[in-house]
Amino acid sequence: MNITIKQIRTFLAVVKVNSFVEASELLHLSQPALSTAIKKLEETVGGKLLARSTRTLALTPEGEIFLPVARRLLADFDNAFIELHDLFSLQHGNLSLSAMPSFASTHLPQHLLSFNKEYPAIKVKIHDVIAEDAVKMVQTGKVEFAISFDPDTSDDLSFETLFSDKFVAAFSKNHKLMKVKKVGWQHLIKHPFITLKHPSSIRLLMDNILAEQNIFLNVTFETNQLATVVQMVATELGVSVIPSLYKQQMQALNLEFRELSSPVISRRVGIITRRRYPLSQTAQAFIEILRSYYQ
Amino acid sequence: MNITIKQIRTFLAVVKVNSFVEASELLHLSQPALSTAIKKLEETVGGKLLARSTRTLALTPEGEIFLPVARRLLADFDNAFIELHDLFSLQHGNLSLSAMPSFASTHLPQHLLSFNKEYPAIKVKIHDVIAEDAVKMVQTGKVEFAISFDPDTSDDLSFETLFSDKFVAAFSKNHKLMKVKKVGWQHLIKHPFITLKHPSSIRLLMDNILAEQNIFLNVTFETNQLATVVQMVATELGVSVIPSLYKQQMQALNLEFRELSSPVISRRVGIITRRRYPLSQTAQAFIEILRSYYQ
DNA sequence: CGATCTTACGGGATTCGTAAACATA
DNA sequence: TATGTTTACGAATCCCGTAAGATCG
Repeated sequence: MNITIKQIRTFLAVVKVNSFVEASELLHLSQPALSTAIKKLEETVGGKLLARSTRTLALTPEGEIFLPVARRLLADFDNAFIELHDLFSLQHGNLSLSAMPSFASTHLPQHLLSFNKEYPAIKVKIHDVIAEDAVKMVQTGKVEFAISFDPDTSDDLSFETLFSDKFVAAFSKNHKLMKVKKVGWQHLIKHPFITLKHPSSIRLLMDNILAEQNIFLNVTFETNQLATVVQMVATELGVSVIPSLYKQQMQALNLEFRELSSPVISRRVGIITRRRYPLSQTAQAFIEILRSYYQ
Repeated sequence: MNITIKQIRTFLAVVKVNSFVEASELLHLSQPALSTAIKKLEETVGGKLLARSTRTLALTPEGEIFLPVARRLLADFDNAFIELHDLFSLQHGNLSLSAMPSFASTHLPQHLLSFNKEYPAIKVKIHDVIAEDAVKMVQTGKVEFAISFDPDTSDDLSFETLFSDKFVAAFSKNHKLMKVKKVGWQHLIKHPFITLKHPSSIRLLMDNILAEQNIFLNVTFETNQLATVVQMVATELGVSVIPSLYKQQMQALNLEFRELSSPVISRRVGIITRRRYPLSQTAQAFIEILRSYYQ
């Protein structure tokens, strides 16, 4: 017992035009081939569906009963496969991703624009949450991938670097440091320092690197979001060290930013995905846009 | 683009056991054959449904979306064909037939018993209506066939004789005619005659034959149903001529019935079907029971 | 007799199984 | 290295098309 979609299609075509000859033309099939196809179908279902003589063609009562069922089956079938095909060809679908705020509020919008231009029918959900949560959403399968700092080697996650982000010193254009030509850590420790609270990964990274070098900051203000830090620096509460991702935002707020060295603090920004879980074509298409942008 | 049911079955089997090797055993297929089948399916739908390496096997997001759809499609498909198969093998179904009252209330019940014994799952609707309506129901497709008197050659109907029914004289066991050894028409015309109203086909047939022989009955009571005639004869309102189909009923009412000759009135009882309209397997099975009974 | 479906049969495509190669944990 | 999937290739099967045959109106 093996019935094919083609057989159903054949049956429906014959019923539609009420003729084997015409149906065979419709299906681009020789008439005898169609004849045997119908015969085979009837054999597998156990009885005649079409009563035919040389001059008459009619549905049997059983064929009459089967007809609407066959129509529905075929329609369902075609629908399902057209939808699946559309899904693969990115003609519709959904994409969920998470991104740390520093990326979501800076680089991400332009990538979304590129993606939407190329695949206008795909709906995108962006979860702009703190880096730790962005990673968690990948681990729990809430999103297909995240864009964030390297979460360090994890058993169930993999990371692909997009670019490396250097941290730069930031202060108001009214600040005394404006007079300093080459701003270093030794200058920054002398001023009230604004930074993120523990257990932010950025704060942790910074603390660790500076501790190795015996540099101790005068941390006066602590907050949750880098965007807040930037605003606080603009309000001249103190100085800070900010990922250069915020360059544009800092320029808009009329902040001064300077490259730092010895030690250079930088962190790789990239795509975090779940190991052993394949990405959807949609996610791959998005990631491809990111890759080609950052080379 | 040609997807087969087999491919869907293959896909679902792989998902079910989460292994190509096990799935191939389940499907009685070599593992490479299964591999290529999945590959072909993926090619036609335009992307991967299963992400597989030598040690891991997982659904792609698209496969995950397709999985419930595939399950439903296959279930619908199998259901439809099992039902159709059952219909052909007479394991369920409906049958509608019409029968003239003289047959419906006499012979039919025992045939229904035989049919129900052999095909207990089939529901039967019996339309016991006057012969003219029984025939009309075939013409309009309300029933597949009728059991009635020969409606004479009709363009759109065909008739198959089951048996010939002779009309017999009927009267009460208290009637004077009991003394007559061989009852003939010449005796009947002397008594009040009970018969059917026009335009009953039986009445018409009788009138025509008797007119040819210049026999004129003393029609005193006219009614619609033969069953009523029989009862009226039993109440000693008069005599009548009744199809011998009613023999048993007449015996139960303690009526006397005698064969008549010159002229003999008889009419063929048989199966009336619609020309150019095939019968269902169910109807054919029923008719076969009738045929074998009446040879 | 003519239009239409069925049967017969040879050729071609598809699918299958075996064996070997390949890949990953 | 061992397990499991893919590739390669010859064989069987299935399906198609042409041609001839059968049948009904």
